[in-house]
Amino acid sequence: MKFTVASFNVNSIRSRKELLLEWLLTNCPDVICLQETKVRDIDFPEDFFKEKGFHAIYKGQKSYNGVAILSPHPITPLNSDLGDVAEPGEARLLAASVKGIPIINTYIPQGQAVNSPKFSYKLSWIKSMRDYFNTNYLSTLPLLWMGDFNVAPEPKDVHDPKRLYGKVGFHPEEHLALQYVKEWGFQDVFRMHEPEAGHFTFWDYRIPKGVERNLGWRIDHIWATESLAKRSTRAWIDMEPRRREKPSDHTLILAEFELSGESI
Amino acid sequence: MKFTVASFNVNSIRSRKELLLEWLLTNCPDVICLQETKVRDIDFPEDFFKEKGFHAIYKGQKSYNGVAILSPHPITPLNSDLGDVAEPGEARLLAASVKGIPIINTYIPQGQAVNSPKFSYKLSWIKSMRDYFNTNYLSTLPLLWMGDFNVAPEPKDVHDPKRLYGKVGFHPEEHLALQYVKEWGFQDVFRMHEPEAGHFTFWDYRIPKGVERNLGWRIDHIWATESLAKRSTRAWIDMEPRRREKPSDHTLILAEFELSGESI
DNA sequence: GATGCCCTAG
DNA sequence: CTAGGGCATC
Repeated sequence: MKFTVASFNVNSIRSRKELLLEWLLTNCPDVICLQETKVRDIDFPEDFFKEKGFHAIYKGQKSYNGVAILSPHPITPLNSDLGDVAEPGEARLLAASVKGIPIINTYIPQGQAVNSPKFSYKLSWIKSMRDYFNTNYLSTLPLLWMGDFNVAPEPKDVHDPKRLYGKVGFHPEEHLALQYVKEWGFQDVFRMHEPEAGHFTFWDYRIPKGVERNLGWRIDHIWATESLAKRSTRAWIDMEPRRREKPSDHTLILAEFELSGESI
Repeated sequence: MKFTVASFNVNSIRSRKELLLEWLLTNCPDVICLQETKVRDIDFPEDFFKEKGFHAIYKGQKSYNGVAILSPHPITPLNSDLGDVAEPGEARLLAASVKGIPIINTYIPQGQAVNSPKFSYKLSWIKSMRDYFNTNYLSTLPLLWMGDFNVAPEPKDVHDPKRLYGKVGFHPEEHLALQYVKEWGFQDVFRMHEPEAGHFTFWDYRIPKGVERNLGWRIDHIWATESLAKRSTRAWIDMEPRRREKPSDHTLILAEFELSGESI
């Protein structure tokens, strides 16, 4: 059985729901994780997707953040509580199981500015993910961690590593924090299939013609535990959502897994 | 020499500048008076119009009000100070001379609600225009007073005079105040050429399909002193700016004058 | 009710 | 640059 997952920072589900639905109907992933839905649960356009056969779970708040998981298959909610580190009310983590595979969808804090309280918060938030995994899952079993990590892990994940080194999103402390969680048992599925530099998922709105000039960052990720990662057959970035009138500042990443054959 | 003037409440010059420029290039008026530019002078898109050959003078403030005059001809600023009645900082009056003709562009206060302080302010504001004209001009000479007056002078200037009588914009005290200024020496140029009811320049956003159902008000005006009014050849309302995606709640009025022949 | 500005956030 | 939300105006 082929299993395709996707992640997309929509930057408002209400602004991008038509684009997203079209993309879903064309590309037929088994799961899509969304970040920055920017909507209260009461206003999430659940019916809009339900009418076309998609299940949805979501955790939102007013104006900011917000995460959701959509699938044509049934979705089973899992524990989505990060613990004491996370500020109450912040909708940044949503976990669910689809076809028996646990999927953790996160919108990691952006961090604002190095030396700001929000940057420290980002580091703590990331590190506490390890506790969350330890408490709720086994690294020996299939597991997906995906979403907007707001961190470009390696030099080849930013367009100008020399200039950007030490900036928010490409800072050694962020790398350390993320590495610490990765060592719980994750592999970067995109990087398994694409060793080259210059593949990005995010472009700052404030940089003119950033996409055309490829001045981006790879900060959206699909990570998997070993047992699942070794069954990945493909991982790629889809630029289609960027070829629209008002694109999000992120684009979409995907990974494909072959789950047939001997059991894991 | 033909001389064509126009008035348009743009409801934000920044939102409507493309629409306006296209209209100007198509219709080639000698002067256009704008109201509700809603922009500080520092942010007025002067270059946008200058590039296409238009001179501009403007008086704006943050968020509200704001008046401007555009012309392909040179514009000479005139005294634009209404006096003590006007609240300081409010950008509602802009006077300038184009081809030797003084043009006074006003955005008269809307008045909010009858019996509100803003309604009293509106009445005082209107009446003080007579002092302004007395101080700065001669009623025997050519002069144009135009803009958004926020008053429909006659029953035929509203779609339902019976029901609307006494409401803001069609109130006897407003009629009295406006009449008092008119008697300084003005003629309603549009009415000289169009005696029929049902010609409007404003439709309330709150009335569904107001334009299609013609549920409007004629509150934008072009008035001229006798010597100029008698040279008017035409006056009309142009609905073209309403046939757009996001039209202003007002549309555009025009008047044409023939200034050749014996001197005034 | 529709629109536009300001503000915050990314 | 582009969201949402709050606010004021009409």
